Amino acid sequence: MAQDHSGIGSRERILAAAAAMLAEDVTATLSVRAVAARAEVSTGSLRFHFPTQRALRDAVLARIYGGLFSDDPIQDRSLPARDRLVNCLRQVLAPAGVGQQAREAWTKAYQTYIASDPTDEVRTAYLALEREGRRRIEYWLTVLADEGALPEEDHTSRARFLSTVLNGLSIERALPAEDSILQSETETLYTAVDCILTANQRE
Amino acid sequence: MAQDHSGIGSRERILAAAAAMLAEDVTATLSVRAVAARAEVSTGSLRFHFPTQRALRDAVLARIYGGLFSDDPIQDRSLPARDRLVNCLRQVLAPAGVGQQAREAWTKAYQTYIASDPTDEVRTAYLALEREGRRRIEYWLTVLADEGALPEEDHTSRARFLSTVLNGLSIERALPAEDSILQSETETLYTAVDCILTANQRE
DNA sequence: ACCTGAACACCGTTCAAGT
DNA sequence: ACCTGAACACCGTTCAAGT
Repeated sequence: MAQDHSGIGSRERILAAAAAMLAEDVTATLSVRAVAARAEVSTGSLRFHFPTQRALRDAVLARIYGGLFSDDPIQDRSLPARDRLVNCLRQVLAPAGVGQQAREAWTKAYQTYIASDPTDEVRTAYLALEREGRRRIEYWLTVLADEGALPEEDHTSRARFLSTVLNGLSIERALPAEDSILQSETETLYTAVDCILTANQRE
Repeated sequence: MAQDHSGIGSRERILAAAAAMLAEDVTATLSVRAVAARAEVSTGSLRFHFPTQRALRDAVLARIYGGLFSDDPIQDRSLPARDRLVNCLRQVLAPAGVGQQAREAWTKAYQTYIASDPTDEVRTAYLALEREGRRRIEYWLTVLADEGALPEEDHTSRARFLSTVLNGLSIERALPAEDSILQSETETLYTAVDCILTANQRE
């Protein structure tokens, strides 16, 4: 007997439950039974809407990364510095998409910049784009530095480091991957960000 | 009743069994029961010698990669841990080449894994390759952990982080760049490695 | 000290059966 | 079409009991 969920579809309940669990704990495992219980549906129902755990994870990923942060997360003083910076980096990563979308994005990048020796024009265009990206990261770092979360020093090398991490995550979205990208990506982002924010402890 | 294994210790049998399983299939999961069965010991015996699956994994990695690279930079005790790890990562990065060579390498990778939806065969082949790479990094981390350079804990997420950094640096070698890549690359590698090695200061 | 194997608490997936 | 929940085949870890 199907339960009455007052009009909200099971699919939606499941996604909401999974998103809530991730919101509470980014390292949450999102097991079939845990999500199903939280959503108050059966495991069978969950499987009906998401034929595999990977499908569920992907759907949740799409929901979280998709336009959730419409305004600049760096300004949200209610969160700790590391969470805000991670949210910003996620926002950069979002357009990369997942699965086929990510592959298509890299197809374009490949054809433009890698397939053939780039013309000077293309080259400088890319360098401008890349610098723009790093500038954005640097801006975030200065905001956090103003709050004392990291040293006031030069942020260029830190920004470049984060940019490289983003490039790595981005290409990994296009390459074949296990179904746990969501978790490992978050973990990696936090590792990178913590690296930056605790750099003042050293030297 | 303990079985007679004609003098070969259980510990050794277990390691041999696990190594054999990895030799046959690098994607092998090395589950408790599978390894124990192969070694013809009980799961309890396996747990006695290797208190956790991670302990087993680490021991197997040490055996496999231990004597494999005689000129392994990780063994060079005359250098500090961070320099050795950076050297190891550099060794991984070296075959990626620079300039046109890097572009050619990524052309191959692109065509194989990204251009079209990879077949299951291609997919698992890549995942095996990737896991192999991460395993190698994990091995280096266990060596350094034995020296107290970083916590004994789980190294999988650390290895994945470093793997992502390497992927980022690798793709950046193929993309247009300023002429100072090699210097900034070194900086990034040290940033990433210091991040790993100082993680024990926190928490 | 070393080893056994049952038991516990999980996991993802499948599927006959219901509405 | 949507949903249920039992069942299956796993997983890692714990532990009383044996030698």
